[in-house]
Amino acid sequence: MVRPKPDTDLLQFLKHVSLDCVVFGFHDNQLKILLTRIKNTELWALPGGFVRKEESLESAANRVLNERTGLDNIFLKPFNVFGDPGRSEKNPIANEIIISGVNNGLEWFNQRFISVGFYALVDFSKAVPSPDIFSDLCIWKNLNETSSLILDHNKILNSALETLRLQVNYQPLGYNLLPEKFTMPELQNLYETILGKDLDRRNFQRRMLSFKILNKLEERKTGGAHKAPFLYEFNLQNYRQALQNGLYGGW
Amino acid sequence: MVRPKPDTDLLQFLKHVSLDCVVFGFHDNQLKILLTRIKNTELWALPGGFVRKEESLESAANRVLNERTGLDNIFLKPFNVFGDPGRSEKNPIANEIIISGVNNGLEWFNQRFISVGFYALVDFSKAVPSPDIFSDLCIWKNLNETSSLILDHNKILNSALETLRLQVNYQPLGYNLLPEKFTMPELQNLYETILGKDLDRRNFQRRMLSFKILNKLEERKTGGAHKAPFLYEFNLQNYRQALQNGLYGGW
DNA sequence: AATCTTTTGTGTCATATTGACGCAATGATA
DNA sequence: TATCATTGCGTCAATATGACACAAAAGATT
Repeated sequence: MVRPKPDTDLLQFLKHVSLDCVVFGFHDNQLKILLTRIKNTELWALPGGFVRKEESLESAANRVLNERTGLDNIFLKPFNVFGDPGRSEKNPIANEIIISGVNNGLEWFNQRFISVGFYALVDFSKAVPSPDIFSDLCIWKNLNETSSLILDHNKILNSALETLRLQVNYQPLGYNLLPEKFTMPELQNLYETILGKDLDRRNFQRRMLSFKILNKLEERKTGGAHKAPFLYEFNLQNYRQALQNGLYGGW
Repeated sequence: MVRPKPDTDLLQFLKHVSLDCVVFGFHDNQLKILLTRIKNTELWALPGGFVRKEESLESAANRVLNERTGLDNIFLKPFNVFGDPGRSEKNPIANEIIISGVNNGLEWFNQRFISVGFYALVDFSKAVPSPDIFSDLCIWKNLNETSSLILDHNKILNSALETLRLQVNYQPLGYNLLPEKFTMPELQNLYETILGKDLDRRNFQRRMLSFKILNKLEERKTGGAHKAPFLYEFNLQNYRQALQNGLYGGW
Protein backbone atom coordinates (compact mmCIF):
# COMPACT_ATOMS: atom_id res chain seq x y z
CA MET A 1 0.00 0.00 0.00
CA VAL A 2 1.21 3.44 -0.87
CA ARG A 3 1.53 5.75 2.08
CA PRO A 4 0.62 9.24 0.92
CA LYS A 5 3.03 12.10 1.55
CA PRO A 6 1.79 14.82 3.90
CA ASP A 7 1.49 17.25 0.98
CA THR A 8 -0.86 14.98 -0.86
CA ASP A 9 -2.98 13.92 2.08
CA LEU A 10 -6.28 15.51 1.29
CA LEU A 11 -7.70 15.09 4.78
CA GLN A 12 -5.70 18.05 6.05
CA PHE A 13 -7.83 20.38 3.93
CA LEU A 14 -11.13 22.10 4.59
CA LYS A 15 -13.94 20.26 2.86
CA HIS A 16 -16.05 21.87 0.14
CA VAL A 17 -13.66 24.80 -0.27
CA SER A 18 -11.09 25.28 -3.01
CA LEU A 19 -9.31 28.16 -4.66
CA ASP A 20 -8.36 28.94 -8.23
CA CYS A 21 -5.77 31.50 -9.23
CA VAL A 22 -5.69 33.63 -12.34
CA VAL A 23 -2.04 34.63 -12.52
CA PHE A 24 -1.30 37.53 -14.84
CA GLY A 25 2.07 38.39 -16.28
CA PHE A 26 3.14 40.76 -19.04
CA HIS A 27 5.72 39.94 -21.69
CA ASP A 28 6.32 40.78 -25.35
CA ASN A 29 3.47 43.29 -25.14
CA GLN A 30 1.09 40.48 -24.29
CA LEU A 31 -0.92 39.73 -21.20
CA LYS A 32 -0.01 36.20 -20.09
CA ILE A 33 -1.89 33.72 -17.95
CA LEU A 34 -0.30 30.88 -16.02
CA LEU A 35 -1.87 27.50 -16.84
CA THR A 36 -1.19 23.89 -15.88
CA ARG A 37 -1.67 20.86 -18.09
CA ILE A 38 -3.20 17.86 -16.36
CA LYS A 39 -1.07 14.72 -16.47
CA ASN A 40 -1.70 12.31 -19.32
CA THR A 41 -4.17 14.68 -20.98
CA GLU A 42 -4.26 17.72 -23.19
CA LEU A 43 -6.48 19.53 -20.70
CA TRP A 44 -5.52 22.90 -19.27
CA ALA A 45 -6.49 24.34 -15.93
CA LEU A 46 -5.91 27.37 -13.75
CA PRO A 47 -3.49 26.76 -10.90
CA GLY A 48 -5.51 25.89 -7.84
CA GLY A 49 -5.51 24.21 -4.51
CA PHE A 50 -7.23 23.69 -1.21
CA VAL A 51 -7.25 25.39 2.15
CA ARG A 52 -5.63 23.78 5.17
CA LYS A 53 -7.82 23.53 8.21
CA GLU A 54 -5.86 26.16 10.15
CA GLU A 55 -4.83 28.33 7.24
CA SER A 56 -6.33 31.59 5.95
CA LEU A 57 -7.56 31.84 2.38
CA GLU A 58 -4.84 34.35 1.54
CA SER A 59 -2.17 32.08 2.99
CA ALA A 60 -3.48 29.18 0.99
CA ALA A 61 -3.41 31.23 -2.21
CA ASN A 62 0.08 32.44 -1.41
CA ARG A 63 1.23 28.90 -0.76
CA VAL A 64 -0.21 27.65 -4.04
CA LEU A 65 1.28 30.52 -5.98
CA ASN A 66 4.66 30.13 -4.35
CA GLU A 67 4.68 26.49 -5.43
CA ARG A 68 3.73 27.47 -8.99
CA THR A 69 6.02 30.46 -9.48
CA GLY A 70 8.78 30.29 -6.87
CA LEU A 71 7.82 33.81 -5.79
CA ASP A 72 6.96 35.15 -2.35
CA ASN A 73 4.76 38.08 -1.40
CA ILE A 74 2.80 37.91 -4.60
CA PHE A 75 0.16 40.60 -5.15
CA LEU A 76 -3.16 38.79 -5.03
CA LYS A 77 -6.80 39.62 -4.40
CA PRO A 78 -9.95 37.55 -4.15
CA PHE A 79 -12.30 38.73 -6.90
CA ASN A 80 -15.26 36.35 -6.95
CA VAL A 81 -16.65 33.06 -5.70
CA PHE A 82 -17.71 30.18 -7.88
CA GLY A 83 -20.10 27.89 -6.15
CA ASP A 84 -22.71 26.59 -8.55
CA PRO A 85 -23.72 23.05 -7.67
CA GLY A 86 -22.28 20.78 -10.29
CA ARG A 87 -19.43 23.10 -11.26
CA SER A 88 -16.90 20.55 -10.02
CA GLU A 89 -18.55 17.46 -11.48
CA LYS A 90 -16.52 15.31 -13.83
CA ASN A 91 -13.29 16.89 -12.70
CA PRO A 92 -10.51 15.53 -14.94
CA ILE A 93 -8.08 15.86 -12.06
CA ALA A 94 -10.06 13.21 -10.20
CA ASN A 95 -8.72 10.49 -12.47
CA GLU A 96 -5.19 11.66 -12.01
CA ILE A 97 -5.32 11.82 -8.26
CA ILE A 98 -6.78 8.36 -8.04
CA ILE A 99 -4.07 6.98 -10.30
CA SER A 100 -1.43 8.74 -8.24
CA GLY A 101 -2.38 6.60 -5.28
CA VAL A 102 -3.68 9.23 -2.89
CA ASN A 103 -6.20 8.01 -0.35
CA ASN A 104 -9.71 9.28 -0.50
CA GLY A 105 -9.03 10.74 -3.92
CA LEU A 106 -12.33 9.80 -5.49
CA GLU A 107 -14.41 10.79 -2.51
CA TRP A 108 -12.58 14.08 -2.22
CA PHE A 109 -13.01 15.10 -5.82
CA ASN A 110 -16.64 14.11 -5.93
CA GLN A 111 -17.38 16.80 -3.37
CA ARG A 112 -19.15 19.98 -4.25
CA PHE A 113 -16.57 22.78 -4.13
CA ILE A 114 -17.07 26.44 -3.41
CA SER A 115 -14.05 27.90 -5.13
CA VAL A 116 -12.63 31.28 -4.24
CA GLY A 117 -11.12 33.02 -7.25
CA PHE A 118 -7.92 34.99 -6.72
CA TYR A 119 -6.20 37.08 -9.29
CA ALA A 120 -2.47 37.58 -8.98
CA LEU A 121 -0.05 39.98 -10.64
CA VAL A 122 3.54 38.89 -11.03
CA ASP A 123 6.70 40.08 -12.72
CA PHE A 124 6.91 37.73 -15.69
CA SER A 125 10.69 37.80 -15.74
CA LYS A 126 10.99 36.66 -12.13
CA ALA A 127 8.48 33.81 -12.08
CA VAL A 128 9.68 30.24 -12.60
CA PRO A 129 6.57 28.19 -13.42
CA SER A 130 6.50 24.62 -12.16
CA PRO A 131 3.68 22.06 -12.26
CA ASP A 132 1.89 20.53 -9.29
CA ILE A 133 1.41 16.82 -8.60
CA PHE A 134 -1.62 16.61 -10.89
CA SER A 135 0.03 18.31 -13.86
CA ASP A 136 3.04 17.70 -16.05
CA LEU A 137 3.38 21.25 -17.34
CA CYS A 138 2.94 24.76 -16.01
CA ILE A 139 3.53 27.56 -18.49
CA TRP A 140 2.51 31.03 -19.55
CA LYS A 141 -0.15 31.29 -22.21
CA ASN A 142 -1.38 34.27 -24.17
CA LEU A 143 -4.97 35.27 -23.59
CA ASN A 144 -6.03 33.98 -27.01
CA GLU A 145 -4.60 30.55 -26.17
CA THR A 146 -6.86 29.99 -23.17
CA SER A 147 -10.05 29.12 -24.96
CA SER A 148 -11.01 25.74 -23.50
CA LEU A 149 -10.06 25.17 -19.92
CA ILE A 150 -11.52 22.49 -17.66
CA LEU A 151 -14.71 22.89 -15.62
CA ASP A 152 -15.71 26.56 -15.25
CA HIS A 153 -12.17 27.87 -15.45
CA ASN A 154 -12.94 29.98 -18.52
CA LYS A 155 -15.71 31.66 -16.58
CA ILE A 156 -13.27 32.28 -13.73
CA LEU A 157 -10.66 33.67 -16.09
CA ASN A 158 -13.13 36.02 -17.73
CA SER A 159 -14.35 37.22 -14.37
CA ALA A 160 -10.77 37.98 -13.38
CA LEU A 161 -10.17 39.91 -16.59
CA GLU A 162 -13.29 41.96 -16.05
CA THR A 163 -12.15 42.73 -12.52
CA LEU A 164 -8.74 43.78 -13.81
CA ARG A 165 -10.38 46.22 -16.20
CA LEU A 166 -12.66 47.67 -13.55
CA GLN A 167 -9.80 48.10 -11.10
CA VAL A 168 -7.27 49.54 -13.48
CA ASN A 169 -7.46 52.91 -11.69
CA TYR A 170 -7.48 51.51 -8.19
CA GLN A 171 -4.88 48.76 -8.10
CA PRO A 172 -1.15 48.98 -8.80
CA LEU A 173 -1.33 46.92 -11.97
CA GLY A 174 1.65 48.59 -13.61
CA TYR A 175 3.86 48.24 -10.58
CA ASN A 176 3.18 44.54 -10.17
CA LEU A 177 3.16 43.48 -13.79
CA LEU A 178 6.15 45.42 -15.11
CA PRO A 179 9.81 45.12 -14.14
CA GLU A 180 11.17 47.84 -11.88
CA LYS A 181 12.38 49.92 -14.79
CA PHE A 182 10.20 50.22 -17.85
CA THR A 183 9.57 52.51 -20.78
CA MET A 184 6.55 54.65 -21.48
CA PRO A 185 5.62 52.59 -24.56
CA GLU A 186 5.72 49.45 -22.43
CA LEU A 187 3.42 51.00 -19.86
CA GLN A 188 1.09 52.19 -22.59
CA ASN A 189 1.04 48.75 -24.12
CA LEU A 190 0.07 47.24 -20.78
CA TYR A 191 -2.84 49.65 -20.48
CA GLU A 192 -3.93 49.05 -24.05
CA THR A 193 -3.85 45.30 -23.51
CA ILE A 194 -5.81 45.39 -20.28
CA LEU A 195 -8.34 47.90 -21.56
CA GLY A 196 -8.58 46.27 -24.98
CA LYS A 197 -8.29 49.52 -26.89
CA ASP A 198 -5.68 51.71 -28.53
CA LEU A 199 -4.58 54.90 -26.86
CA ASP A 200 -2.89 57.95 -28.32
CA ARG A 201 0.80 57.79 -27.50
CA ARG A 202 1.20 61.50 -26.74
CA ASN A 203 -2.00 61.92 -24.77
CA PHE A 204 -1.21 58.79 -22.77
CA GLN A 205 2.17 60.15 -21.78
CA ARG A 206 0.72 63.52 -20.87
CA ARG A 207 -1.88 61.92 -18.61
CA MET A 208 0.54 59.47 -17.00
CA LEU A 209 3.00 62.22 -16.19
CA SER A 210 0.22 64.40 -14.80
CA PHE A 211 -0.43 61.77 -12.13
CA LYS A 212 3.08 62.42 -10.75
CA ILE A 213 3.50 58.73 -10.00
CA LEU A 214 6.50 58.13 -12.23
CA ASN A 215 10.17 58.97 -11.80
CA LYS A 216 11.85 59.63 -15.11
CA LEU A 217 15.33 58.12 -15.11
CA GLU A 218 18.41 59.38 -16.96
CA GLU A 219 18.84 55.94 -18.50
CA ARG A 220 17.37 54.91 -21.80
CA LYS A 221 16.40 51.44 -22.90
CA THR A 222 19.01 50.46 -25.47
CA GLY A 223 19.26 47.37 -27.60
CA GLY A 224 15.97 47.62 -29.44
CA ALA A 225 15.76 49.07 -32.88
CA HIS A 226 14.84 52.73 -33.38
CA LYS A 227 15.10 55.63 -30.98
CA ALA A 228 15.94 54.56 -27.43
CA PRO A 229 13.09 55.40 -25.04
CA PHE A 230 13.66 56.71 -21.54
CA LEU A 231 13.23 54.39 -18.59
CA TYR A 232 10.82 55.15 -15.77
CA GLU A 233 10.15 53.72 -12.35
CA PHE A 234 7.16 54.15 -10.08
CA ASN A 235 7.27 56.72 -7.31
CA LEU A 236 5.77 54.33 -4.80
CA GLN A 237 4.71 56.94 -2.29
CA ASN A 238 2.82 59.04 -4.80
CA TYR A 239 1.51 55.94 -6.56
CA ARG A 240 -0.10 54.51 -3.46
CA GLN A 241 -1.64 57.81 -2.55
CA ALA A 242 -3.00 58.42 -6.04
CA LEU A 243 -4.60 54.96 -6.11
CA GLN A 244 -6.54 55.80 -2.96
CA ASN A 245 -8.75 58.18 -4.88
CA GLY A 246 -8.41 56.39 -8.19
CA LEU A 247 -6.07 57.50 -10.91
CA TYR A 248 -8.63 59.08 -13.15
CA GLY A 249 -12.12 60.38 -12.91
CA GLY A 250 -14.19 60.38 -9.80
CA TRP A 251 -16.78 62.59 -8.32
CA MET B 1 -36.63 15.03 22.69
CA VAL B 2 -37.31 17.93 20.39
CA ARG B 3 -37.49 16.99 16.77
CA PRO B 4 -36.08 19.88 14.71
CA LYS B 5 -38.10 21.40 11.94
CA PRO B 6 -36.71 20.93 8.43
CA ASP B 7 -35.85 24.62 8.19
CA THR B 8 -33.72 24.47 11.27
CA ASP B 9 -32.01 21.17 10.53
CA LEU B 10 -28.45 22.21 9.99
CA LEU B 11 -27.42 18.96 8.37
CA GLN B 12 -29.03 19.98 5.11
CA PHE B 13 -26.37 22.68 4.65
CA LEU B 14 -22.92 22.59 3.17
CA LYS B 15 -20.30 22.45 5.89
CA HIS B 16 -17.74 25.22 6.41
CA VAL B 17 -19.61 27.63 4.12
CA SER B 18 -21.82 30.52 5.17
CA LEU B 19 -22.97 33.79 3.72
CA ASP B 20 -23.49 37.23 5.14
CA CYS B 21 -25.54 39.94 3.48
CA VAL B 22 -25.02 43.68 3.63
CA VAL B 23 -28.44 45.00 2.66
CA PHE B 24 -28.50 48.66 1.67
CA GLY B 25 -31.56 50.86 1.62
CA PHE B 26 -32.00 54.61 1.30
CA HIS B 27 -34.45 56.67 3.33
CA ASP B 28 -34.58 60.16 4.82
CA ASN B 29 -31.40 61.00 2.92
CA GLN B 30 -29.59 58.29 4.82
CA LEU B 31 -27.99 55.06 3.73
CA LYS B 32 -29.55 52.29 5.80
CA ILE B 33 -28.26 48.81 6.65
CA LEU B 34 -30.45 45.89 7.62
CA LEU B 35 -29.38 44.33 10.93
CA THR B 36 -30.71 41.57 13.16
CA ARG B 37 -30.56 41.49 16.94
CA ILE B 38 -29.67 38.12 18.43
CA LYS B 39 -32.26 36.73 20.83
CA ASN B 40 -31.80 37.51 24.51
CA THR B 41 -28.86 39.78 23.80
CA GLU B 42 -28.08 43.32 22.71
CA LEU B 43 -25.82 42.01 19.97
CA TRP B 44 -26.34 42.99 16.34
CA ALA B 45 -25.43 41.00 13.25
CA LEU B 46 -25.69 41.12 9.50
CA PRO B 47 -28.41 38.89 8.08
CA GLY B 48 -26.80 35.64 7.11
CA GLY B 49 -27.37 32.00 6.45
CA PHE B 50 -26.03 28.80 5.05
CA VAL B 51 -25.99 27.09 1.68
CA ARG B 52 -28.10 24.02 1.03
CA LYS B 53 -26.23 21.10 -0.42
CA GLU B 54 -27.90 21.38 -3.83
CA GLU B 55 -28.33 25.14 -3.92
CA SER B 56 -26.23 27.80 -5.62
CA LEU B 57 -24.67 30.61 -3.59
CA GLU B 58 -26.87 33.17 -5.30
CA SER B 59 -30.00 31.15 -4.58
CA ALA B 60 -29.01 30.84 -0.96
CA ALA B 61 -28.49 34.59 -0.68
CA ASN B 62 -31.79 35.22 -2.41
CA ARG B 63 -33.55 32.82 -0.06
CA VAL B 64 -32.07 34.48 2.99
CA LEU B 65 -32.89 37.95 1.75
CA ASN B 66 -36.41 36.97 0.82
CA GLU B 67 -36.93 35.72 4.37
CA ARG B 68 -35.54 38.98 5.81
CA THR B 69 -37.29 41.48 3.51
CA GLY B 70 -40.23 39.75 1.87
CA LEU B 71 -38.82 40.79 -1.51
CA ASP B 72 -38.05 38.68 -4.56
CA ASN B 73 -35.49 39.28 -7.29
CA ILE B 74 -33.32 41.40 -5.09
CA PHE B 75 -30.27 42.98 -6.68
CA LEU B 76 -27.28 41.29 -5.06
CA LYS B 77 -23.63 40.66 -5.80
CA PRO B 78 -20.89 38.75 -4.03
CA PHE B 79 -18.16 41.23 -3.13
CA ASN B 80 -15.64 39.41 -0.97
CA VAL B 81 -14.90 36.27 1.02
CA PHE B 82 -14.12 36.15 4.69
CA GLY B 83 -12.29 33.05 5.71
CA ASP B 84 -9.73 33.78 8.37
CA PRO B 85 -9.38 30.87 10.77
CA GLY B 86 -10.94 31.88 14.03
CA ARG B 87 -13.30 34.45 12.52
CA SER B 88 -16.30 32.39 13.62
CA GLU B 89 -15.05 31.49 17.08
CA LYS B 90 -17.22 32.49 20.05
CA ASN B 91 -20.22 33.00 17.86
CA PRO B 92 -23.00 34.42 20.04
CA ILE B 93 -25.56 32.73 17.84
CA ALA B 94 -24.18 29.38 18.99
CA ASN B 95 -25.74 29.83 22.40
CA GLU B 96 -29.05 30.70 20.92
CA ILE B 97 -29.21 27.79 18.54
CA ILE B 98 -28.33 25.35 21.29
CA ILE B 99 -31.03 26.77 23.52
CA SER B 100 -33.53 26.56 20.68
CA GLY B 101 -33.09 22.79 20.69
CA VAL B 102 -31.63 22.19 17.29
CA ASN B 103 -29.54 19.05 16.95
CA ASN B 104 -25.85 19.41 16.29
CA GLY B 105 -26.06 23.10 17.16
CA LEU B 106 -22.86 23.30 19.10
CA GLU B 107 -20.89 21.18 16.70
CA TRP B 108 -22.21 23.13 13.76
CA PHE B 109 -21.33 26.53 15.11
CA ASN B 110 -17.90 25.45 16.26
CA GLN B 111 -16.97 24.83 12.66
CA ARG B 112 -14.65 27.10 10.81
CA PHE B 113 -16.73 29.04 8.27
CA ILE B 114 -15.72 30.51 4.97
CA SER B 115 -18.32 33.23 4.57
CA VAL B 116 -19.25 34.72 1.23
CA GLY B 117 -20.21 38.36 1.52
CA PHE B 118 -23.08 39.62 -0.62
CA TYR B 119 -24.21 43.18 -0.89
CA ALA B 120 -27.84 43.84 -1.77
CA LEU B 121 -29.69 46.96 -2.89
CA VAL B 122 -33.37 47.22 -2.07
CA ASP B 123 -36.13 49.78 -2.24
CA PHE B 124 -36.46 50.80 1.40
CA SER B 125 -40.17 51.50 1.07
CA LYS B 126 -40.95 48.00 -0.21
CA ALA B 127 -38.95 45.91 2.22
CA VAL B 128 -40.65 44.42 5.28
CA PRO B 129 -37.87 43.38 7.66
CA SER B 130 -38.47 40.29 9.75
CA PRO B 131 -36.10 38.43 12.08
CA ASP B 132 -34.84 34.86 11.67
CA ILE B 133 -35.03 32.10 14.24
CA PHE B 134 -31.89 33.30 16.02
CA SER B 135 -32.98 36.92 16.31
CA ASP B 136 -35.85 38.82 17.88
CA LEU B 137 -35.51 41.95 15.78
CA CYS B 138 -34.63 42.86 12.22
CA ILE B 139 -34.56 46.56 11.43
CA TRP B 140 -32.90 49.26 9.37
CA LYS B 141 -30.01 51.09 10.99
CA ASN B 142 -28.16 54.17 9.86
CA LEU B 143 -24.52 53.71 9.03
CA ASN B 144 -23.39 55.51 12.17
CA GLU B 145 -25.43 53.08 14.29
CA THR B 146 -23.56 50.01 13.12
CA SER B 147 -20.40 50.38 15.13
CA SER B 148 -20.14 47.12 17.06
CA LEU B 149 -21.46 44.08 15.27
CA ILE B 150 -20.64 40.49 16.17
CA LEU B 151 -17.61 38.59 14.89
CA ASP B 152 -16.06 40.24 11.85
CA HIS B 153 -19.32 41.75 10.63
CA ASN B 154 -17.98 45.30 10.84
CA LYS B 155 -15.14 44.28 8.57
CA ILE B 156 -17.67 42.76 6.17
CA LEU B 157 -19.82 45.89 6.25
CA ASN B 158 -16.86 48.15 5.57
CA SER B 159 -15.75 45.97 2.70
CA ALA B 160 -19.24 46.21 1.21
CA LEU B 161 -19.25 49.99 1.55
CA GLU B 162 -15.90 50.23 -0.16
CA THR B 163 -17.20 48.06 -2.97
CA LEU B 164 -20.26 50.26 -3.31
CA ARG B 165 -18.06 53.33 -3.70
CA LEU B 166 -15.82 51.66 -6.25
CA GLN B 167 -18.76 50.43 -8.30
CA VAL B 168 -20.82 53.61 -8.21
CA ASN B 169 -20.23 54.10 -11.94
CA TYR B 170 -20.74 50.50 -12.95
CA GLN B 171 -23.77 49.27 -11.01
CA PRO B 172 -27.34 50.58 -11.06
CA LEU B 173 -27.21 51.86 -7.51
CA GLY B 174 -29.73 54.62 -8.07
CA TYR B 175 -32.21 52.38 -9.78
CA ASN B 176 -32.18 49.78 -7.04
CA LEU B 177 -32.02 52.03 -4.02
CA LEU B 178 -34.54 54.72 -4.99
CA PRO B 179 -38.26 54.37 -5.62
CA GLU B 180 -39.36 54.41 -9.24
CA LYS B 181 -39.96 58.13 -9.22
CA PHE B 182 -37.50 60.36 -7.45
CA THR B 183 -36.26 63.94 -7.45
CA MET B 184 -32.87 65.25 -8.48
CA PRO B 185 -32.03 66.32 -4.92
CA GLU B 186 -32.82 62.80 -3.72
CA LEU B 187 -30.55 61.29 -6.34
CA GLN B 188 -27.83 63.76 -5.45
CA ASN B 189 -28.20 62.95 -1.79
CA LEU B 190 -27.78 59.26 -2.53
CA TYR B 191 -24.56 59.94 -4.40
CA GLU B 192 -23.28 62.23 -1.68
CA THR B 193 -24.02 59.63 0.95
CA ILE B 194 -22.34 56.78 -0.89
CA LEU B 195 -19.34 58.84 -1.92
CA GLY B 196 -19.06 60.55 1.43
CA LYS B 197 -18.63 64.03 0.01
CA ASP B 198 -20.73 67.03 -0.95
CA LEU B 199 -21.45 67.77 -4.58
CA ASP B 200 -22.47 71.01 -6.23
CA ARG B 201 -26.19 70.89 -6.87
CA ARG B 202 -26.06 72.52 -10.31
CA ASN B 203 -23.03 70.66 -11.58
CA PHE B 204 -24.49 67.37 -10.38
CA GLN B 205 -27.68 67.97 -12.31
CA ARG B 206 -25.77 68.97 -15.44
CA ARG B 207 -23.69 65.80 -15.32
CA MET B 208 -26.61 63.52 -14.55
CA LEU B 209 -28.64 64.90 -17.41
CA SER B 210 -25.67 64.61 -19.77
CA PHE B 211 -25.70 60.84 -19.23
CA LYS B 212 -29.14 60.70 -20.87
CA ILE B 213 -30.22 58.02 -18.43
CA LEU B 214 -33.10 59.95 -16.84
CA ASN B 215 -36.59 60.69 -18.03
CA LYS B 216 -37.85 63.98 -16.69
CA LEU B 217 -41.51 63.70 -15.75
CA GLU B 218 -44.18 66.41 -15.85
CA GLU B 219 -45.01 65.68 -12.23
CA ARG B 220 -43.47 67.46 -9.30
CA LYS B 221 -42.97 66.12 -5.80
CA THR B 222 -45.45 68.04 -3.67
CA GLY B 223 -46.03 67.94 0.04
CA GLY B 224 -42.58 68.96 1.24
CA ALA B 225 -41.79 72.50 2.21
CA HIS B 226 -40.26 74.87 -0.33
CA LYS B 227 -40.28 74.74 -4.09
CA ALA B 228 -41.60 71.49 -5.49
CA PRO B 229 -38.89 69.61 -7.40
CA PHE B 230 -39.54 67.69 -10.62
CA LEU B 231 -39.74 63.92 -10.54
CA TYR B 232 -37.49 61.73 -12.67
CA GLU B 233 -37.36 58.07 -13.55
CA PHE B 234 -34.55 56.01 -15.03
CA ASN B 235 -34.48 55.33 -18.74
CA LEU B 236 -33.61 51.70 -18.25
CA GLN B 237 -32.37 51.06 -21.76
CA ASN B 238 -29.95 53.98 -21.75
CA TYR B 239 -29.02 53.31 -18.13
CA ARG B 240 -27.94 49.74 -18.77
CA GLN B 241 -25.95 50.72 -21.81
CA ALA B 242 -24.23 53.62 -20.07
CA LEU B 243 -23.20 51.37 -17.17
CA GLN B 244 -21.43 49.03 -19.58
CA ASN B 245 -18.69 51.59 -20.12
CA GLY B 246 -19.04 53.22 -16.74
CA LEU B 247 -20.93 56.40 -16.15
CA TYR B 248 -17.95 58.68 -15.81
CA GLY B 249 -14.30 58.66 -16.62
CA GLY B 250 -12.49 55.87 -18.35
CA TRP B 251 -9.76 55.70 -20.89
C1' DA C 1 28.67 56.89 -45.44
C1' DA C 2 24.43 58.35 -46.97
C1' DT C 3 19.64 57.17 -46.90
C1' DC C 4 15.49 54.90 -45.36
C1' DT C 5 12.17 53.53 -41.94
C1' DT C 6 10.28 53.19 -37.65
C1' DT C 7 9.92 54.83 -33.15
C1' DT C 8 10.37 58.29 -29.58
C1' DG C 9 10.34 63.18 -27.40
C1' DT C 10 8.02 67.31 -27.32
C1' DG C 11 4.74 70.69 -28.53
C1' DT C 12 0.39 73.05 -30.56
C1' DC C 13 -4.49 74.19 -30.98
C1' DA C 14 -9.44 74.08 -31.27
C1' DT C 15 -12.99 72.09 -28.59
C1' DA C 16 -15.24 70.10 -24.59
C1' DT C 17 -15.54 69.70 -19.74
C1' DT C 18 -15.19 71.29 -15.24
C1' DG C 19 -15.75 73.93 -11.04
C1' DA C 20 -17.46 77.98 -8.99
C1' DC C 21 -21.03 80.89 -8.72
C1' DG C 22 -25.55 84.28 -9.78
C1' DC C 23 -30.33 85.01 -9.76
C1' DA C 24 -35.17 84.57 -10.27
C1' DA C 25 -39.13 81.43 -9.24
C1' DT C 26 -41.58 78.56 -5.96
C1' DG C 27 -44.35 77.29 -2.01
C1' DA C 28 -45.03 76.30 2.83
C1' DT C 29 -44.71 79.02 7.07
C1' DA C 30 -45.05 82.84 9.97
C1' DT D 1 -48.27 89.36 2.61
C1' DA D 2 -43.44 88.96 3.89
C1' DT D 3 -39.97 85.42 4.87
C1' DC D 4 -36.81 81.96 3.60
C1' DA D 5 -34.91 77.63 2.33
C1' DT D 6 -35.06 75.30 -1.83
C1' DT D 7 -35.31 74.57 -6.80
C1' DG D 8 -34.67 75.60 -11.97
C1' DC D 9 -31.79 77.46 -15.13
C1' DG D 10 -28.18 79.89 -16.39
C1' DT D 11 -22.94 82.25 -16.98
C1' DC D 12 -17.94 82.22 -17.34
C1' DA D 13 -13.05 81.55 -16.61
C1' DA D 14 -9.87 77.80 -16.00
C1' DT D 15 -8.71 73.36 -17.17
C1' DA D 16 -8.66 68.99 -19.59
C1' DT D 17 -9.17 66.56 -23.73
C1' DG D 18 -8.55 64.71 -28.40
C1' DA D 19 -6.36 65.16 -32.70
C1' DC D 20 -2.36 66.09 -34.88
C1' DA D 21 2.76 68.15 -36.50
C1' DC D 22 7.55 67.80 -36.54
C1' DA D 23 12.19 66.88 -35.38
C1' DA D 24 15.54 63.65 -33.25
C1' DA D 25 17.27 59.00 -32.68
C1' DA D 26 18.92 54.45 -34.06
C1' DG D 27 19.12 50.24 -36.43
C1' DA D 28 18.53 48.60 -41.26
C1' DT D 29 19.43 49.19 -46.18
C1' DT D 30 21.95 50.54 -49.93
